[in-house]
Amino acid sequence: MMRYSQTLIPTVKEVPADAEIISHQLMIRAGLMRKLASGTYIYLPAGLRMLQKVMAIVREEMNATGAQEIVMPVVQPMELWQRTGRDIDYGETLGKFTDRHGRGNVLSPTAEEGFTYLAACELKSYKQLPMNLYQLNTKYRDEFRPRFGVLRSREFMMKDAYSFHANEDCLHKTYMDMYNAYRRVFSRCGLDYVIVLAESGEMGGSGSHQFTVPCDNGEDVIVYTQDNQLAWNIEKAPVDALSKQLPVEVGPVELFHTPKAGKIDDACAYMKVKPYQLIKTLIYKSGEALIVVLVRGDHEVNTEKLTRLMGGAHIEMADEASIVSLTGAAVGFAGPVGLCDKAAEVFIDYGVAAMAVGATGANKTDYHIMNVVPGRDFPLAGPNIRIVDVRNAVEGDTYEGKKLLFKRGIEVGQVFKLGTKYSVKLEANFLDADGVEKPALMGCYGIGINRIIASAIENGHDENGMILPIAIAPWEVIITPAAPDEPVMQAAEQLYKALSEKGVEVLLDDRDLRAGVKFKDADLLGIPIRVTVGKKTLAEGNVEVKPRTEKEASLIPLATAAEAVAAQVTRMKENRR
RNA sequence: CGGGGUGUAGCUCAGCUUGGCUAGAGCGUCUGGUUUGGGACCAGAAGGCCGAAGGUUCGAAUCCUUUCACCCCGACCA
Repeated sequence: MMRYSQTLIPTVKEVPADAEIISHQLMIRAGLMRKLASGTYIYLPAGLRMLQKVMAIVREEMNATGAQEIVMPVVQPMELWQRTGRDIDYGETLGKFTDRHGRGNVLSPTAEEGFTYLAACELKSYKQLPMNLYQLNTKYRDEFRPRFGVLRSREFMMKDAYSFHANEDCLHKTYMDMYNAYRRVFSRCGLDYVIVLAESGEMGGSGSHQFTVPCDNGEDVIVYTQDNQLAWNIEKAPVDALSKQLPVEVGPVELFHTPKAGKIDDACAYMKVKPYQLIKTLIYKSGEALIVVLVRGDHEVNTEKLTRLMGGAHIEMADEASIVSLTGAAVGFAGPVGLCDKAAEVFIDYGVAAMAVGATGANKTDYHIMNVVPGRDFPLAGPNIRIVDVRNAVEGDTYEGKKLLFKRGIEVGQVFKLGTKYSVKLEANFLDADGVEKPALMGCYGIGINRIIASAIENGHDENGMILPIAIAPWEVIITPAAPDEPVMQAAEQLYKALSEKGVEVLLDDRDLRAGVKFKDADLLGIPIRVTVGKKTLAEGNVEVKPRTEKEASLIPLATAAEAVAAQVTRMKENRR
């Protein structure tokens, strides 16, 4: 039971100046939260109720699969992260501090280490497997650039689960259990979502699906085939090899003076060619090894694909000194001619291999070369040379002959098969039935609780405010007495009591304000059902019921209102809208 | 971390170019009154170290230097 006058729901009329996207604006305007600092938010009563509702749904569905809830400390010893190497891999995004004893600590951005540590301590026999543990806990990431309100924040609430298995079949079964539990969670939260194949990235591992809510403000790009049969995160989306261009008669390689044209567009301007006629040469580094990647000038290297080609090794762009020493030229003038045997690995994108002729860097500062024929002027085969798919899909690409389409989305959950990456490093072993000690196979499964709320708002709002699915709305019903009138207030109170007793979550707007203000706030809050008690209608023994999604209210008798509204709430919950 | 922008009342913003009386508006808040079905009206009031520090000047919200915070674009991203 909640009374508006006793609840901190500080709604605001004006759009906050620092809120760019609609979900962020509405979360502030509806009084769900306030910003404490960049990327950190204080959840107020209404916002907290929404979080709690989502968490309750997640808990139910997780428990239903047999997963067990625990809580992991947010502050974890740095030493644990050093053992898996993720203190390095995570880079600056990993929040750290040193305590008074000089011990390094990590603010957990995810919790593979902690859960695997626990497994290493407690896991002994295959008889304990599978084991699936999860937590609902605050995560911290020192994001370079928090933005979009709660969509990319420093601190957020995540459900993370980690499963342990004796064999691949067992892992796959739990993986599918999680996959299906996630479908139920997102459906129950009233989200429209798509499931895409994803890259397991820095997490390491072999398989992954991402649950994404399509939305123009999303940070993820989804690629799907024209027939809607296949979908990927762009990090994963494969492309067909481009067909080989017909050979053309060209003269020998020609040196071209291109002063200061270290950028694609500048070089093109000098040589009067288009970016797609250019061969872009990028130098990456994996440990000490230098890797050369060739893509067409209008294409982008996909670092996830590159990582996979390197067998999951950590890669980064080479530093300036390495590039200069490899190519003998300033950054921006690298080219494949004469470079291929100097690099540890050369990855040539299909798009480049298909070119008949192109222009590229001359490995000489301020010079490019034209009339470069792949296969003639630089090798397309060799012990360190591979022709591969290493770029991002773009408009116009196909996969298996089907056109690829693109849209943006918000990632709300992801499931991964991790393999033994963490269990090996942290020695989470068990004795198998044959008496042999083996590292546990692992899976991990995350859900962004705050993002569920933001994406529900992105996809459910109008000019008056949020339109929330009943499953996650802060209250199911709001009662709005529309006149400061004793009988009106009494009727509202009576209805409030009756509905609450039926287990309906009701907010009674008992504030001494004009009706218009209350209506605006009820709309802003997106409460699915508004019951208005008015002077005139009450005189006839009626109250008004108006779903947030409808324009018009309907009149029902006060005497049976509690039952009717409770029934409507039940119906809406069943319909998930 | 590179590029750009903004910091003035609780919120949204004007004033700054070209330094000069007591620093403004709308919304919100408080008091009194009139109102009461879609963010009412009238009267009154409170509320500011003009982000911070230094400098120039007779005089700084305004010009200069430094610094901090926040926002946007990029890079990065379970």
